[in-house]
Amino acid sequence: MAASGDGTVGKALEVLDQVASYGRPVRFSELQGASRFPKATLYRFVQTLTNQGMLAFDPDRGTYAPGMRLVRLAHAAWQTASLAPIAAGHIDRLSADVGETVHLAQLDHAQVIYVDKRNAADPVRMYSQSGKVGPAYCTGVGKVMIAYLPEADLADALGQQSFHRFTDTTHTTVESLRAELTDIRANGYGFDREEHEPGIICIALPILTETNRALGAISVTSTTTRTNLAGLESLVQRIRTTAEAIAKDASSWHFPIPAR
Amino acid sequence: MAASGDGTVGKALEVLDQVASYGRPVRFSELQGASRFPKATLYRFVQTLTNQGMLAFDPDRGTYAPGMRLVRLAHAAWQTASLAPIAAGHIDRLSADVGETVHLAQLDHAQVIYVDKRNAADPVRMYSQSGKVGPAYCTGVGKVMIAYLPEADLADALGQQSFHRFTDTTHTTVESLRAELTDIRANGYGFDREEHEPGIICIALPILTETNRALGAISVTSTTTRTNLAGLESLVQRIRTTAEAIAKDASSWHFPIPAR
DNA sequence: ATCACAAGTTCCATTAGTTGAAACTTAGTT
DNA sequence: AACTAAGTTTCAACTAATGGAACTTGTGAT
Repeated sequence: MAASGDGTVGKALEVLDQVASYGRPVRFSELQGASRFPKATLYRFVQTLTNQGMLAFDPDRGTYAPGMRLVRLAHAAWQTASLAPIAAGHIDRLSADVGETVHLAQLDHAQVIYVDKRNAADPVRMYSQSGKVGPAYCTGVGKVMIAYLPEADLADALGQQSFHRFTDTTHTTVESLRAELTDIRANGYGFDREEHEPGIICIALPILTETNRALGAISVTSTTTRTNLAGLESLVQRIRTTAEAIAKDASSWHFPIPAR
Repeated sequence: MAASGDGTVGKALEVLDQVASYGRPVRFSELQGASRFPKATLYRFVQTLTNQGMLAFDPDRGTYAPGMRLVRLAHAAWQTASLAPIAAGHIDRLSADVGETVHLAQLDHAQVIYVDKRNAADPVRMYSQSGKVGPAYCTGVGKVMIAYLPEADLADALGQQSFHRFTDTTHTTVESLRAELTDIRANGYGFDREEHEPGIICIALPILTETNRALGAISVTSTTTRTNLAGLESLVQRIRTTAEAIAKDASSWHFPIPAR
């Protein structure tokens, strides 16, 4: 895998990911305890990353956290490499029309990244959702995106899924998931059948290029108390309109297609 | 300086910044033309960064753009290293009370990063603002933050300002800026006197720790058609309440670290 | 088709940067 | 003061980065 076959830079980024994974500021000794790198080596990486603004050191508490330079860089990533700016107007309208929560997602390696969101009910705190990651194997957007991967990349992505059983409809094997992916390719859309959280269902459609590569996906999410799968399925045409509009705008834009 | 005195990792991050700076997907040859690195070296950096998901390569167009991994990492930075989650409720209330646009900003090296925003008038497309950078020498938030830097860091930060003259009130010398910083420390707040954009004024207050380090800053922005500096100054007590509340929450955000 | 030129990719001997065990310094505790 | 854990520096051995040059691929003109 990508994991640090990339020399010094790869190793440093591995450390960066490790710090980010805690979700809170961490001490050097905590990192050291969980790291494959020896003390001095890890220390130098942390120093370098801190110098570079990729990590922030809190001298009062002696802790490290992801740095502000990442926020600056991510802003650039957003504007040039994500579908969010292109899709914004389209998902505004979709959310208003269907009166439900709309998600816009893209794939990063084998993970789902939620790139934008519209919540019909209460005003959204955008920054709390943007960049959030989720599993591909048990989310609507995840499944429709990996369904359109070339076989080599798909096999790779499937190998990286954890198949943790969140509910009793969660896929727990590659085989059952593969079977659903075949259905998704046939229909052009997929569901989340309470696979991640009980009571939460969604319908998702891929945003496809002319060559049928999935640039991303959009989903309409609801609850079992408000509707059911058939109810969501009745929205397919409306959602497809949005997905195709985004795809069209994306192709006329000079939009980079994500690797793997 | 931080500029690639940090070995291979620093150089790779320099390339990453370069790609981000274009604000659009770029070809390898464009990068090469503007880079201090020889072709083969630059090529390897771009390869490595792409492998790592820090850059995304578009095979159809042969272009590179910042990658989605940055968005994932930035989300972590946001939650753990930015004031946004702590400040969210406070700036909601401040914006509602004063009926003007409120900014929350932090320093990254010598630059201002806007971390959150509340716009009273029309709903904001958050992602277009979060992570946006601005100059420190001619913004309210920038000046109040650098005013509280230790002398060594301040000298460093001042050296990095471009002092571009945006309007005729823009500071164009270190001396005039230093004079205002002295005032800011005396008053505990500062203004933007149409220094960045004509007609746009603001009042800014630092968010200070017990040891008088600026964690960030908040500002209330308005226009010369709606109010004036005296009008903004009348809000100082209200804004200070918010700044102090954020500072208090930030300090009580105690991370119980000592891992055994 | 063929050629010419630019863009992109690989090679490999040289050189520079990385490595990590160990020694050392600092901060906190008994 | 004595002890312990956390954090920092050192340096010889070694591994990985470097970049000039050669090579391959893509594009467009004749």
